[in-house]
Amino acid sequence: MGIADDAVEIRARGWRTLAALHGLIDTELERALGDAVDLSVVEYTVLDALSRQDGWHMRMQQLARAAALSPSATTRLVTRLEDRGLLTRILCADDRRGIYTELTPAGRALYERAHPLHDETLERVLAEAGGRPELAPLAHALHALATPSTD
Amino acid sequence: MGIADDAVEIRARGWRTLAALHGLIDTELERALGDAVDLSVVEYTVLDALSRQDGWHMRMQQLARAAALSPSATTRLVTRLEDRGLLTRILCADDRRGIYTELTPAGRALYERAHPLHDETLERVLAEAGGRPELAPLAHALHALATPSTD
DNA sequence: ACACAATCATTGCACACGCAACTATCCAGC
DNA sequence: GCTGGATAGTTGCGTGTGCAATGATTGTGT
Repeated sequence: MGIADDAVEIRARGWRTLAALHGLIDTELERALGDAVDLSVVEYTVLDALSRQDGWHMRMQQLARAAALSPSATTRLVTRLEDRGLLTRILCADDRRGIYTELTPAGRALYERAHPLHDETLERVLAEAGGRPELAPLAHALHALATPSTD
Repeated sequence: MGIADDAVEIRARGWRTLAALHGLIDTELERALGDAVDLSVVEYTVLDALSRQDGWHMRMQQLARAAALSPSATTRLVTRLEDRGLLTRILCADDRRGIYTELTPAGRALYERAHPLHDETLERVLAEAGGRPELAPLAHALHALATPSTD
């Protein structure tokens, strides 16, 4: 029952809180995006990452990192989105192993439609989390994380 | 580009950070617990939740909430652990719809073995996350979350 | 007492995931 | 220029998950 034990318990509690908040947000986003634009959260994450490059390419591996996915899952995810006409595979000339992906106009249009819904849902769920005693501290901490413009 | 837009962007960034840290911790825990005691993270979560009740029962729904799982997934998860002899189903007398679950001695023993490994891994991964600029703020924020003894 | 809605847990089904094995391409050494 | 090792991406396979439908039990209104 020493200080070290307290640190362990604090870490464990923090992890449980993190997992709970993540699960709550993820579930709500999944439902909202699924209902409105038939997109899962990872699919939206890929579109978001691609749009943030503003028309520029991304390798499969970068996508895998951005979506926290395995290479195989990334392949199939890109295939799904490609089959829906939301992005295109582009074989790169200088390294013919690598494959670049790029948003199509349809993909960008769908993203523009999903983006505000995503943000609204996020705001709503975070507000809801702020009302639960177990989640509130972490939910509030998110607002104060990295605000590079306020230093 | 007003204040409201900034708030939206901060929330989105916070959510990405949260998801990234969650994914990192989850993956590492999955690997560590899987290798050592052949337990997934959700399986460990259930054992942990049950052990925290210290010998007392838990309904399926409580387990589902604790593990952030759907009822169907909870059923199969409990079945898996029951087949391994780690917990037992107990039909409750006063409400014969409800089913209680309880750790067996083997389940408690395995949990005692997994617990320190879980904590060590969590400490290691959080330290690693503290070294990544994108994750560091959230990783540090976890330590300061709910420390009821330090007010 | 009886029918009807509500609740708890379970099963059918389709799907997304990770791991391991595989192919294709690039690069280093000789 | 060719061979061997490393890297990028894809496929086979088994498994865990959520949703919708189902069975079992409780509570409620009349």
